[in-house]
Amino acid sequence: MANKHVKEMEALKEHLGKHQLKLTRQRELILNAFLRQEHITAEAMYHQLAKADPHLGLATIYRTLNLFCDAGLAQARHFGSQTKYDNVSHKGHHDHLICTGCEKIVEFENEEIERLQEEVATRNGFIIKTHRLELYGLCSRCRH
Amino acid sequence: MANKHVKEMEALKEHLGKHQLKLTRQRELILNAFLRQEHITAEAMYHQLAKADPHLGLATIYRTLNLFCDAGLAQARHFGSQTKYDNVSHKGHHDHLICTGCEKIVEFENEEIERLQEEVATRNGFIIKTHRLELYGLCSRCRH
DNA sequence: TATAATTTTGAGACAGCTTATCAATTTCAA
DNA sequence: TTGAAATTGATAAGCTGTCTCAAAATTATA
Repeated sequence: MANKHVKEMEALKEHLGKHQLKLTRQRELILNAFLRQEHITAEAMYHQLAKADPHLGLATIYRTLNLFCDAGLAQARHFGSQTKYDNVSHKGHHDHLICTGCEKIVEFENEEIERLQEEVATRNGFIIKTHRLELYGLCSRCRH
Repeated sequence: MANKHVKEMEALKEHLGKHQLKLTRQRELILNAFLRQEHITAEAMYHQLAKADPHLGLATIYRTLNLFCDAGLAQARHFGSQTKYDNVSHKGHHDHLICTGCEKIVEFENEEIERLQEEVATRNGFIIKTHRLELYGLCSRCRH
């Protein structure tokens, strides 16, 4: 259980080493908690970790999640007014299907859509760096 | 000039009528200003309208733009921490190409992408209500 | 291992954007 | 014209996220 996220831990250590940053108890704690989720907000993580460490500050959570983004382990996504951090350490790019009924989020990837996006960009003289595609609707359960 | 947005005005009036809302001088003023733009923030509109009516409050702008969204005349889009309101009264759905260099926004629509989105949704048991697709990159000018 | 330089943390202040509050004003149906 | 109901303007408050800074933790060095 404690050794489950070795690879990501190594990736984090590598990033820390390259940037004169330090490995702290909090960063380890937050990394392990983060890797157990798919999409989570800083606030949610704050409450979740309150049991493990009641003095862990919200600012530290934000700082650390942003650090994970820099290290390529996480990716921030803005859903409405909230920012959710995705675990992208072990998977490639993906887009989202979001149920407006139960808030469920389904990930997907579609090569063909990606290709068409490139085509549109090229036609307009753009070079894409990133993109975001979110489909909002009702999942099969919420439809009834 | 004053009569240019008759159709949208009618649409607004219809919405107001259906919901026991009233047509005010401010709503007319804001509608006319709004229809002259493609994408605008409440703050920008506030400054823009300060000349026409120095006492027009920012809260009224927000309230009114949200009203336009309810009426189907506008659509709110979150770009980073800002919310931009799009004029969607006279055009169909469209997506965005956004230059991260100069903030330029280019609209586009692509039937094929839309179709593939439906396909993905169906495969996952979803029924799409709305979606958002934003491509971030550099435009031809900013690339040099 | 002890030391010192450097980074990190926690707590709360602060900032940016948006909504809520509420008395005064305006609209509109009768 | 009148009066109930909605709207406005000003500002307080809320929310999310970042900044500040003294105290604590980490890491390189001796």
